[in-house]
Amino acid sequence: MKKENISDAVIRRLPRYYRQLTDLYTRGVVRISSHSLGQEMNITASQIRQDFSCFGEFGQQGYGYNVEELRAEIGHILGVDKHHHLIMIGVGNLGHALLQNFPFSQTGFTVDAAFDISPAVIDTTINGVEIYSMATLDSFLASHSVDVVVLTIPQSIAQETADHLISLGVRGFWNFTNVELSSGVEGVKFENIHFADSLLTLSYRIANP
Amino acid sequence: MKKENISDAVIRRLPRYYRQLTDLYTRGVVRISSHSLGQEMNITASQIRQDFSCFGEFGQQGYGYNVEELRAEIGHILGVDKHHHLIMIGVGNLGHALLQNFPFSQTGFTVDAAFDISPAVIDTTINGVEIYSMATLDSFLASHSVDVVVLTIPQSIAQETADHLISLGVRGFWNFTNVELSSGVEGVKFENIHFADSLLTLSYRIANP
DNA sequence: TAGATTGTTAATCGATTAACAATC
DNA sequence: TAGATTGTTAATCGATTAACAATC
Repeated sequence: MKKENISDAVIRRLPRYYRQLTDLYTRGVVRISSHSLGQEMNITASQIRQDFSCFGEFGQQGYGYNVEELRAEIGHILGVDKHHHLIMIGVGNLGHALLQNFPFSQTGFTVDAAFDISPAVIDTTINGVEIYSMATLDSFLASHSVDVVVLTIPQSIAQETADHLISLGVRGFWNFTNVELSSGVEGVKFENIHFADSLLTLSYRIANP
Repeated sequence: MKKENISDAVIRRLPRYYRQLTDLYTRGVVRISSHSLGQEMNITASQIRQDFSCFGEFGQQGYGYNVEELRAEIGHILGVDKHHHLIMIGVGNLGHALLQNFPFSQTGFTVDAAFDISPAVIDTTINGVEIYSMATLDSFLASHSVDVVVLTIPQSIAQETADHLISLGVRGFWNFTNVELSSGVEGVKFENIHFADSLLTLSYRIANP
């Protein structure tokens, strides 16, 4: 058990472990060894044990890991039991799609509100989430604790919107704008979904097989 | 100039270079050194030169890189000038959002068609893209060369759909189903957009600052 | 007990950074 | 020419894999 300096590569594997363990759990699998887990995930058993050992000792010699327990531990590490609060800014097609389909609650997030400038969507509800005018954003943030803001807004206003939100205390951003956001403020985290980068990677791979 | 064994890390940086260079180009910047490019992107100058040198010699000693030229070179490496052909399977909220907003053509892709099972969308058009019945998929693929299929369908049918498409010759998948797809067939490439993994990573980061 | 499998330490591998001769 | 900056080789750093004693 170390706990210091968890590398980015390890962190990025945690959700995959969580996903695989959830799958095993729903399939009724009770225990699994690092070896078989590795086979299913195309990862070495060594790496799995190394990864887990960053956070604690979750297994038992000669037995392996209890699937339900290990899933709970990794969920806990990821913070799915923290009930983080989230709001969305920009309810266009993509924002709408996420509100409609994305399993926020399974991921440990409560969607408290969404905001947009379009009168067509203000005061409507999508999947139980109320959409408010952007004009009410500041007062909303003054009275609610928000852990993560989903940015599904145009590129052109992404950085300024983020800056404003940061000044109001927001520290987590799920950024869909295909723009690299930055902030000098300590503790601000950006997680980017860069669709274009992803597709270009695929373009490269099919062009260079 | 080597060209063999380009690492995944390098490939994943290429779209970022392309994006940054496009930005510089539209801002009218004519030349740039690895040093200043590195400053803008938070990458060392060494790494930039190392990365580029995998593909050729694009710079000039004492001068740096011509922005327009370098952008074209990297675009070429990524295949944006290949005019890849793409179809979408599953036109729900997310598929709709992508058809409406994603700049496929800027990324070098032509969207030839979309397919769905819902009578409500079949025979309609989104952003110039015709939506057909899934029943016509096989004959479409028999007469059209398709490089990439966008999978915006339910998780439950993701793997079987992929398997079927692979048997019909498709080799590139842009997968939005948050499921790990696999294939024993040589040369099949999957590029995944795992929304949930991304948000869980952010969850971890804000829970462990 | 014997077999299995962990957690951890050591060895290897690969990626990033530094240094520098070449040269525009 | 002198200064700047490349492409590349060497050094460093970090991540992955292998090995193994501990132990269930």
